[in-house]
Amino acid sequence: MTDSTSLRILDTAERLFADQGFHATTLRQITREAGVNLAAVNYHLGSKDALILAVFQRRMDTLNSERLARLKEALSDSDPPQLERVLEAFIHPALRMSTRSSGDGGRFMRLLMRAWAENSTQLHGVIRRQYSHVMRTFADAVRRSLQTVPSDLRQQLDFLIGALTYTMAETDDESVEQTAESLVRFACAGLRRSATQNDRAPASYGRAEGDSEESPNSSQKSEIQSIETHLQEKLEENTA
Amino acid sequence: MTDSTSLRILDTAERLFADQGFHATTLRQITREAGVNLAAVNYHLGSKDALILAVFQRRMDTLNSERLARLKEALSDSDPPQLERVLEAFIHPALRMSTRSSGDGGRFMRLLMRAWAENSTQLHGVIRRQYSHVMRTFADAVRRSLQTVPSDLRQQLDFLIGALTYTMAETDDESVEQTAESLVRFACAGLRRSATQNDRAPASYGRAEGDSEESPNSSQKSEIQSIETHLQEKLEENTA
DNA sequence: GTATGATTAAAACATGCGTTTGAAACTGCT
DNA sequence: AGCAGTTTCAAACGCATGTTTTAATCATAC
Repeated sequence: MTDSTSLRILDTAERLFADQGFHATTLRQITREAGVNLAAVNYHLGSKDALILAVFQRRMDTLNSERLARLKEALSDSDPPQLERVLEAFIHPALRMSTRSSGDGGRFMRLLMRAWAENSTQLHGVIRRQYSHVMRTFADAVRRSLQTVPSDLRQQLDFLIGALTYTMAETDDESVEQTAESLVRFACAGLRRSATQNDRAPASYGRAEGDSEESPNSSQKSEIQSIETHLQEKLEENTA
Repeated sequence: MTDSTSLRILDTAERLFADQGFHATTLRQITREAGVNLAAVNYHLGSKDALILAVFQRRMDTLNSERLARLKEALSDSDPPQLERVLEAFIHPALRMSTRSSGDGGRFMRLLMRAWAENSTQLHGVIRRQYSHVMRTFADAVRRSLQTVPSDLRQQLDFLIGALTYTMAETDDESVEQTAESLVRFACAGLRRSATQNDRAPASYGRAEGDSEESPNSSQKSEIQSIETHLQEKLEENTA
């Protein structure tokens, strides 16, 4: 695992996958640029598909750990947590991993976008499996921050993920801090606006007459639980 | 052009590209499912790369036309235009084109996401060229709606594009109307929030993605011009 | 020092790709 | 009918891919 050859392959593959895509990157190119033999990939990783999954898993773990660690801080600092802190915990680690100059983890988000675009069942499975835990945890935190239960929170968070992913693929330079701050503000406003508004919105958009609707779909409520213990589990899962 | 063979190829290719990606889709699969001979692609379109571009161009024109048409309506109805109407003009045509059941144009957005993920210089060129006009027009409209000149409007619109693209790739079912409405509300809140709090924006402004390099801060003002005439040009360009 | 197992190296293998070819089939016109 | 131009077809070409194979090299314990 900590083997030098495997590491060189993973690093090189990550870079080339991010820049060119999975299909377009050949094992010959990877091994040539990594300075290892062609057969090394199949020997150490098994196959090209396994290599793709391995490249992925490595960064995913790091990203989730950092997100959950930041979220834990935000939760322990105030109750209910501040929405800005929660979103920041979600956004900042990702943006930091997307910058080219941030060493190891760089380009990872570009890669995530590719992985999502490719319709590989395997890849989607890995992403979903690792993501859903974290997403649920963050969704709970956001609900507590907003002190309401918006019926389409999941969709709102998808908006955030989309904005984040797209932005990350574009952010080459070192304006990460400013970008993160900007996105946090953007998303906070969007979430708060939706929280103070009827879910089944009328045809006109304008007003914000908040009648905090008792949720018709009771499923969301049951998801609310002790966040701290939930979070603790996830942290242990990911740092294991 | 209106040839049956070419059309069948384009339609089938669009579907398969959207579902599997460009590289993963083979000409043999396309021609088999289209019920035409393998050589037909090279005969009618020239090459696989040319086919990809052709598939793309076809929908791009439609999308841009619909967006600009709706924007023109919004602009002629009130001055300054209502922000909700402007964003709706941008979002709704795209979302409608993304649903599987919407006949011809369906799946196009999934395809756009793929095209962006692939790093083809040609493809990026086509998208940028066709997109930047429209983006500039919409950016102007948003500025007029907000009645201010936020320094990082371009970035905010990138947030919107990201949220939209990601959402489109996810929206399989027929909740398009609700999704569009939700996203409009979300983005309006984000944009308005930033517009009333642009003093916190720091000095470093990342380079504006999308078009020719701009001078840092003074350029946005100069971009504001007669939107109606600008829009008219673009409409004629796209429907030609 | 040598035997054993893990790693690397070079070459070949099988397969599938985009493209080309040249003849057949079809079209519309005189 | 007969010809010219266009379109279809089956087959093959050249090439690059992921993978496998077989031998060489290295590391390590006895």
